[in-house]
Amino acid sequence: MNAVAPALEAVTARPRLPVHVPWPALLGSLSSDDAQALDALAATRSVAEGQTIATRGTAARQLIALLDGQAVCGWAQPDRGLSAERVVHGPQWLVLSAPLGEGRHHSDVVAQSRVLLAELPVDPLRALAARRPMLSLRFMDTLAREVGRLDTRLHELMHKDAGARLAAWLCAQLQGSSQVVLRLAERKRDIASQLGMTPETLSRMMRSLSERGLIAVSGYTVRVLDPDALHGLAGT
Amino acid sequence: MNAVAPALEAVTARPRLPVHVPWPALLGSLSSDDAQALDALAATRSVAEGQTIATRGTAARQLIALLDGQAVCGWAQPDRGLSAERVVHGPQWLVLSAPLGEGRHHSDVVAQSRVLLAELPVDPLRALAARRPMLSLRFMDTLAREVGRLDTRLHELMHKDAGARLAAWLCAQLQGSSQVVLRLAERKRDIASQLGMTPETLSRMMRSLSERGLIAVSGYTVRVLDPDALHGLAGT
DNA sequence: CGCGGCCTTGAGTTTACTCAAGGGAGGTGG
DNA sequence: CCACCTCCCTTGAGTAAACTCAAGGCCGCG
Repeated sequence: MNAVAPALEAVTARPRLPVHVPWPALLGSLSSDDAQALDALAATRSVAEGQTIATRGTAARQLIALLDGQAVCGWAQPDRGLSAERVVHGPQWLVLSAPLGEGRHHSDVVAQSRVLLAELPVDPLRALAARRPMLSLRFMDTLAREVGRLDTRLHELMHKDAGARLAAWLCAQLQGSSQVVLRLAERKRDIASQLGMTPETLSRMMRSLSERGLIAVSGYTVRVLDPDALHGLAGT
Repeated sequence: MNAVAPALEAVTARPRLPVHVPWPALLGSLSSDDAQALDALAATRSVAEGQTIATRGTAARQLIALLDGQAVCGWAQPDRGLSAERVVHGPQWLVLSAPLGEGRHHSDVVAQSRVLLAELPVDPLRALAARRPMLSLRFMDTLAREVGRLDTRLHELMHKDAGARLAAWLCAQLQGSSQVVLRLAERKRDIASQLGMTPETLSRMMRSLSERGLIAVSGYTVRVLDPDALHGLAGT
């Protein structure tokens, strides 16, 4: 078991930590029966900062949920580091579709802090899902939402310029916290990378927005001064 | 029923045409029981060229499969027409994740030829899937593959330049037909749009590739002369 | 205090876009 | 049968957006 990342075994050892997995946060509301069945299948493990969790193109045999910590999915290039396509904060799925689909990881995944993972081997999970219809439905819904998010990002990348993408991203962040003050939880270079621009361009766009009075930036704190104008700039 | 597009009813009338729906092409291998259950749920209808099939942001209550013809998903802008994000040839899913996820259409969808659709209302489908585990699994797999495709496109759009994207697209087309001669099935402007570039840029890239001897272009026919070099240009 | 990341800023360059004009294929009507 | 129209693709010239490269400043840490 855990054949995916044998090299990590030595480093991170300790399988099946006695940890509570917050399935509702990952899959939506679940019967306690279903949750227990998942618990029985899941193995948790901890991974140190900087360690590789998955490698693009290698076999993906387990679904992986990030329970705690921060990890980044993206593209590792020799001596350019890893450019972030998605930054994940627990609890959230880290690897959901690859084992269910083509069976190969789409991205390189690296821990950005010490993280706690829960892993579900896909074959037993399939067998379980075949017996528990509501569980399959929850996975269907979760996957469908993921498609929606990707569609949106693809759309923005194709049709919006850097300023609009940043504005849209800020608006999206705003929804979550329902406040006007944002604390950026990621390095700016990772934000830039997710938005498909360079750190330099992000920096200039931030400055442009603050010069126009839409936001006020101070380090990793962003205060949104004019949410409506920001929404307008984002192009709905 | 068919409340999604009441305006079309008058035009396209005839619900439940007696048509065979090729479920295996849409969902993978299926028991005949499952296929029959889906048949019982599905309604087919025909839509004329140029008609709107779905509108971004409106309620999505049915899964829609394109059985025959060609349709385009994208973004309709007033007097810029519709810019293609995805061109679909039957048989293939046209609207799969939106009803299962947020319940709103992600894109505008327009028929590019006379098309034949099969529609599955999502609520009865959910009920059916709850009773038929293998069916849910097929939907899970189909959605997971869709996520994989979107991930790939997102990755290419973020990290590859126009030339590499075109090369990658040509390589992908090549897999399907396993030949060296491609017949483009879509307008070049739609290909360009899907690749996130303008028609002018696509034209120049095509010329650049043929000047370098990688392909030979004649109208809508492309002969691939150097598949390896093309693969290299595509960046794996 | 010095060091290493990270962000910022500026200058110069590249890529891809916009705008405008021209040519080919297909369809329609005289 | 030809003239004409329309739609689409192509090509060129100029422009604008974003990237690269290089330098400088800030912050936290040893």
